[in-house]
Amino acid sequence: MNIGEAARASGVSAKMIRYYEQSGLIPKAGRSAAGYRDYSTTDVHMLRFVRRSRDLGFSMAEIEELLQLWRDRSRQSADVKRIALARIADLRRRIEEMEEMAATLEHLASCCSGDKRPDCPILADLEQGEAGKPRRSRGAIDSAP
Amino acid sequence: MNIGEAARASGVSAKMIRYYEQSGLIPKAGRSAAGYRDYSTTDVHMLRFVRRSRDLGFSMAEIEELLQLWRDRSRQSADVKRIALARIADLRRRIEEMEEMAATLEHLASCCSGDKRPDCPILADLEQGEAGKPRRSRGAIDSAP
DNA sequence: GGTGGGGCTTCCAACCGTGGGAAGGTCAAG
DNA sequence: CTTGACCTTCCCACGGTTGGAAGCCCCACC
Repeated sequence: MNIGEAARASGVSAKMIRYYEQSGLIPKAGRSAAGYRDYSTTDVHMLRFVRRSRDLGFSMAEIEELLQLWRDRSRQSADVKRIALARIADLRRRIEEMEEMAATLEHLASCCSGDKRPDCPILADLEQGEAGKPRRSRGAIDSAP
Repeated sequence: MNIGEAARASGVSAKMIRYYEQSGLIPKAGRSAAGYRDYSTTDVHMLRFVRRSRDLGFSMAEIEELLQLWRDRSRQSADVKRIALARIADLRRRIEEMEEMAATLEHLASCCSGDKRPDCPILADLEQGEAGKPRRSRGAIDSAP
């Protein structure tokens, strides 16, 4: 099977397949007489495994670990579970931080009454710490285009 | 406050502060007589917000938009609110996606016995198909690059 | 006055993951 | 045989962050 066929069958782009192979995530594929990579259905399986793992947010290092467990007959599901649980903990942590961020933004939004009054209490609060230092001549925001 | 103090106070490295300034994400800091960047507590607040946003996976463009809330006081409250609400909605959507991911992983982990038995449901799901066939011998076919 | 540490600048590099594109060879159908 | 689709390798770009090096300037301290 060509790399293109394997790509279509697995959902991993040919570019990514070559990248995964080159970076050692997946084993080097066999070659045809003309030098074309040749893939078996088992290879497609493995590629699907990789894609699904990536969709679930596993890092390359974690996927490498998972792939080894997948290929290893004497794999222990405890190892797999450990990786999955670590991944879950990471997700939970990030979700919590994003909740905090959203709360901050909501507080900010609630400050802005929505009319044209520009006096936002948060801005006032931020400014009051060091209100009297006019040193900043940042008038022109100078945004580079 | 010079850049080192601002870095320590905000949790953003001095290098990142310069990078943010150079890329236009944050306004150019005022300079002392000797050319040192000078930061106020308001600037430190802004840097902290950038750091949090960055940790939460916001893109630079999004953070730039978020920073408008702080930076541009002459903005109409309606505009501010619109941007904030859009970002909040986006944040909530991401949180939901991540929660789905975590739920999937948790389900798989809960089905995983975590012992030595080789039939791990996590791997089965990642595989999304059947497997078990031995790979074709893929030795060092493609040798030195 | 000297000195150390930190600031200033610019450049160059790397990391992950993905994609685009060029230059050249190969396969399969017409 | 020609043609178009495919393959190969190689380089480059992104976003975001960090590291380092080089060379100069400045501030605080003794």
